[in-house]
Amino acid sequence: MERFIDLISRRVSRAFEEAGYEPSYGKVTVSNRPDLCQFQCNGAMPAAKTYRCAPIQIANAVAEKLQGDAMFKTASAVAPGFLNMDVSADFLRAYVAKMAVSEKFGLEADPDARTMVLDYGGPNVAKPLHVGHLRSAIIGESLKRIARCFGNKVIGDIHMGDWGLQMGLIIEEVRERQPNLPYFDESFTGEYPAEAPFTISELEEIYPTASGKSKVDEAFAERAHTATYKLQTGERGYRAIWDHIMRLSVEDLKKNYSALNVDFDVWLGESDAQPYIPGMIEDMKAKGITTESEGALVINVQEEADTKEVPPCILVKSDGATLYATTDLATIVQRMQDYQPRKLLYLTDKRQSLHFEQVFRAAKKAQIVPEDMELEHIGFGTMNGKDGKPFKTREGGVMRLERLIREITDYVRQKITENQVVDADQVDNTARLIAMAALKYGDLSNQPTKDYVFDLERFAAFEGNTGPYILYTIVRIKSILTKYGKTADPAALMAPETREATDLMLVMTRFADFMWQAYRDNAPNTICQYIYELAGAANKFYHETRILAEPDEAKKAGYVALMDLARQILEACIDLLGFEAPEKM
RNA sequence: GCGCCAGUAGCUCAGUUGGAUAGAGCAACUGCCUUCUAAGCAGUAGGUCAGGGGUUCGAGUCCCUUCUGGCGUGCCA
Repeated sequence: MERFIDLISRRVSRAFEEAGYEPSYGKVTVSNRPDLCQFQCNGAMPAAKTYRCAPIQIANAVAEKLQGDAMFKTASAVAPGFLNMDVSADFLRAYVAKMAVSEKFGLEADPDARTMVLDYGGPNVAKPLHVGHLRSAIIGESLKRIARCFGNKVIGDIHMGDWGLQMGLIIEEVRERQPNLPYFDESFTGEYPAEAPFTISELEEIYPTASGKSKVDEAFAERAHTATYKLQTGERGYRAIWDHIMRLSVEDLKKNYSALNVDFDVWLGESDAQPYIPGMIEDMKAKGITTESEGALVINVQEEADTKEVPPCILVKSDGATLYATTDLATIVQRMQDYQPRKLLYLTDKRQSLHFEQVFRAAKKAQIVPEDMELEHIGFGTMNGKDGKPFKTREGGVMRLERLIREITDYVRQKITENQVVDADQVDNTARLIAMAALKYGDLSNQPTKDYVFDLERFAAFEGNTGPYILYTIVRIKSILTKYGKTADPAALMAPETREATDLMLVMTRFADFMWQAYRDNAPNTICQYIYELAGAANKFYHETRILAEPDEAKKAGYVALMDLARQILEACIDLLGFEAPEKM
């Protein structure tokens, strides 16, 4: 359905035309002076330049053409040339009532919707998830849901780090601890055990130990490199260990991401791209775009227009090994082959932006993707502690994700236990839902590209611009609906009679504007901004209106319908952000 | 050195793409519960939008410049 602001703009543009001016000056925006009017058009001012006359003269002429139109309650020209408008209550009611019965509240799909691969998550296997993985998961999940909401076919790929030197390190460390395992016996030809020789928690300890050892023990590091090489060239026993690591890690990762309500469509990793590498490099060589430089095989991606020096994209290191650019390019080959996407979207730390710039250029140069392929890297900022430095535990270590979630959940559980509103058997589930809202809203309400300060007490605070505040608004409305006893009927919506009802409806009409902005700019924070406004308007209405005590049944039904629509929009929005509301809190 | 990003209230952040008086939340202070969840609502106070110059009817927003901070800058990911 056509957006509310566009309906008004179209009408005002026509008025410009009727008054003898270019209709393009008729663009209307939400007023930035709500004390004066609901909507404004500034077009008379630039028009005055073109037509060489006073802006107020144009504004007056246009306002004249709008008099008596059922769309407006008032439309007046104000010095120096603003056109101020309030819409009529009936027009507003009609629009909101239509939203209430339309799918997605009348939000239209992107006419250019397409298949895209969204690369997010990016955990390393055999390493616990930590706070650094949080943003990619949370933002990525939200972007995926937003893009789907606009009709895109989105394939979310976790793209695990499962192929680097880390695997060789683990294998060597396991060998040192249990040298007699059959995996290390080259003469062994039988079946390897089905059970892994380690648990996931042992694995999480093995890697850092091995990593630390490799820095002080050169011989060990050398053996790890060899093990990595052997794994990558198909050594049977090492491959079996790798399978164990993968099985345990993926199981553990699924549990953790599931707790975050983050869901990937495909669980591929760097290892899955390896088969594509030899052919890809041969093809690049055949195309003549590779060069030897300082012993490495590279693609020069410098362009004439560059104001900076862009280093070449390294495909094969001087020691013969491939590296992350190679894997990322091979992954593109795989994705093009398997999904034929028209867009590839990567969500990683912003410090990798140069890397992706190189990879994207190389991919186009090598014709792995067509020239018009959309390749986009969204680099997000760092999550910092209150001291403004990257978030650490109190002891100075890296904060594990599980622990972070547990701390927030415990904090929330304690508060709801004190409040005693929630039934005892619902406390755990409610605490989990509120904790998720606190965590995700706290993250998503910031612009993705910026660093932000993580402050548990602020995010989980039950007041202010927080996830719990949004949930509380929804819960209050649910409570009214339950007490009302009947289903809310959108047909009962009335023309607003009060300032609070009018404002609430006006916020509702802006739903599509914010959604489009969030979609276009990859900015879930826009949705946060919207629901904060919507929740505020709903709470004001709630506060000023005696809903269930209203003696006039028609009015009561109208109030309930309005509240219910607010609830529906809020719940649709938080679903796009990746969390949900409890029944009570 | 070069490049990218940022600098807005004591703190954490918005600012609808150049419009009227720069907005929220927290912290501080003041009101509002015998009435639908006070995790709420209303209000007070708090600003040289880092500094300077420019573009124009009009700049937090665009251009130039200085300062400060973060990050990146070929064989880690």
